[in-house]
Amino acid sequence: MNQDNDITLIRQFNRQYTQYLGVFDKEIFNTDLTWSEARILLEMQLNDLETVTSIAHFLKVDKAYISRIIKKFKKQDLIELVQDKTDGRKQLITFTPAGLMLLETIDTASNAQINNLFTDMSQADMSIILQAMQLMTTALDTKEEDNHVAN
Amino acid sequence: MNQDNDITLIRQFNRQYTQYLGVFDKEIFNTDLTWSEARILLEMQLNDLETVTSIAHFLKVDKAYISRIIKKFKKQDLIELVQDKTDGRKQLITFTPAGLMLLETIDTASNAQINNLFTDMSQADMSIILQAMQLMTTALDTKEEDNHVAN
DNA sequence: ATAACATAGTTGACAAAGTCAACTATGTGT
DNA sequence: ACACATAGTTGACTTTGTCAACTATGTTAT
Repeated sequence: MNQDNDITLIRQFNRQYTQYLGVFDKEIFNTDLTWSEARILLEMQLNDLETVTSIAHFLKVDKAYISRIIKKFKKQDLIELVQDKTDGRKQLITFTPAGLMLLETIDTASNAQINNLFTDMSQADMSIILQAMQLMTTALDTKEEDNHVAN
Repeated sequence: MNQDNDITLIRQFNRQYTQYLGVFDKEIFNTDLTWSEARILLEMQLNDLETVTSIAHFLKVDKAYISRIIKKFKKQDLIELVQDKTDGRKQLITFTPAGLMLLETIDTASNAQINNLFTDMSQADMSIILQAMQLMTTALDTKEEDNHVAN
């Protein structure tokens, strides 16, 4: 993979795809959440993130930011906080029924977004795309591991 | 494309890939530009965007924001502004030599980012990924057109 | 020609997304 | 008990935008 054309294609894809996802996210998450908040809720559920610190670490953002958003979620009754019995510094986060319902709404909207993008795609093309995504996801997982080992 | 597994894979890819690109952008653009500024410069060059309005339209952000960033670029001598002779409302933007040099720096960094991600990938896998990106880029172009027709 | 309207860009006020450093409270190792 | 590390909070700040009102210019219809 050294040809200029390939790099140009990849960069074009990167810009276009992130742009598309970004714009769509804004339109789609018309709950009273901002899209970052939706993202945080989603990652919490998908990766069983139960503490401010683990969320901040996972998303590679500052814990101050997460702390404030969690406070907001708490005020909106989307989550509950209980102090960890074995480590009093930790505030374990769990979803309330309202939080879980909101997650389902986000989930449905996200699926619709994907469907919208790929409806016109043929089976054959879809198969190539899915293979590619599988390959890249695996590659990214590996990079992640590398980084963890390195630090 | 209806299986839950496929959607799950796509969504995982979306989250992971945008996350990766986002984090990398922050690390890589260690010019004195913020990453949005780098993005704006890049899109200006790639798409021959010569006015505040066309940049704002292309990137789907507010023109107030672009106006301020262009003002900053001007102060940094990255661009020059000349009033359009045939339409006095327009301020045509052109790059200065300094601006062009900065663009090359960004360009080199971006290419390095791509290379970093794909170095360990086999030729065969790379071929699948490039095919997929080609397909998706085309699909996204089509969606874009659809939107323009619709509006 | 001129009134009515549209478009390009600027500005002020604000909101949203995120960072940094200092702090409190708790836990761990010696 | 002291030193050190970690979890979370808070205040001040920066970055990344948005919105509405404005000026200046251009276009259209009468």
